[in-house]
Amino acid sequence: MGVSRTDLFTKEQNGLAQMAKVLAHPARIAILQHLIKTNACINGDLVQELGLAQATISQHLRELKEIGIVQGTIEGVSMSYCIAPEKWNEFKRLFNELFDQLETVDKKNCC
Amino acid sequence: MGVSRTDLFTKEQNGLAQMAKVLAHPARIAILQHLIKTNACINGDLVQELGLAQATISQHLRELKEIGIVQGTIEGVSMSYCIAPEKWNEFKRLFNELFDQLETVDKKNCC
DNA sequence: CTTTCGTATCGCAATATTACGATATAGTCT
DNA sequence: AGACTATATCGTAATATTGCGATACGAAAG
Repeated sequence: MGVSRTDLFTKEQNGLAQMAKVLAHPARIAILQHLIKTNACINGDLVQELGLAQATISQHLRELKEIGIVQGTIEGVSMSYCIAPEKWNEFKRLFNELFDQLETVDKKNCC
Repeated sequence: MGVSRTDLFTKEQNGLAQMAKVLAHPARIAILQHLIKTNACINGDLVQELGLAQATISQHLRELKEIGIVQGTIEGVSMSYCIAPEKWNEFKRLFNELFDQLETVDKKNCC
């Protein structure tokens, strides 16, 4: 017990939940926003910017990279991380799809 | 050690992360979608619909209610849960705000 | 070749989440 | 009142997440 019953749900539901999970930490939100603002930056910057340890930042970056919303390339000495635009748009599209489900029904006879 | 350092981040970042966390489980996605589809339904329905135990569903509903995206009223014998439209729109707005941050910058000189 | 710098990974401790049986609570029916 | 039904809460086991020091790794500099 304690393990998520992913088998009970649709691929779409599991996928959305997985995406949401990546966004479900303020450090990762902050990392994404910083990447957007400065467009491509190195890990070192982030350690300065956020107050977390280098190991922790690296771990968050790995999670962001694993789901594909962030990509990293070797930039000379250090790493250069940035938003992966296609994946970003996919996130955007899927969340909009979820949030628009209510609009289309648009019932006011709520409790 | 193990506890999220919410103190390091802005109110907005923590808020978004909190919202994402609620969406970060397929059961809760499924519950929201079911609530939208049938507009107001009882807990019992959900136990049939999803394959989870009654206690588990109730727990997920509580989390959804706690953040305010779902509201429940006593409907005769049972409970009637439904989407809280204002909060739903707030979610929608804040996620869009996040996802639109890239668009406005719109740089292609990515790594 | 050794040192240095930037980043990734390991290992662990603290905490959080998930699931569910058991039980409590509250309303309805007979 | 007693039985029944629907939902909430408690307690607990299994697992996942978070944070970080220590350490490994790899590229450039001396």
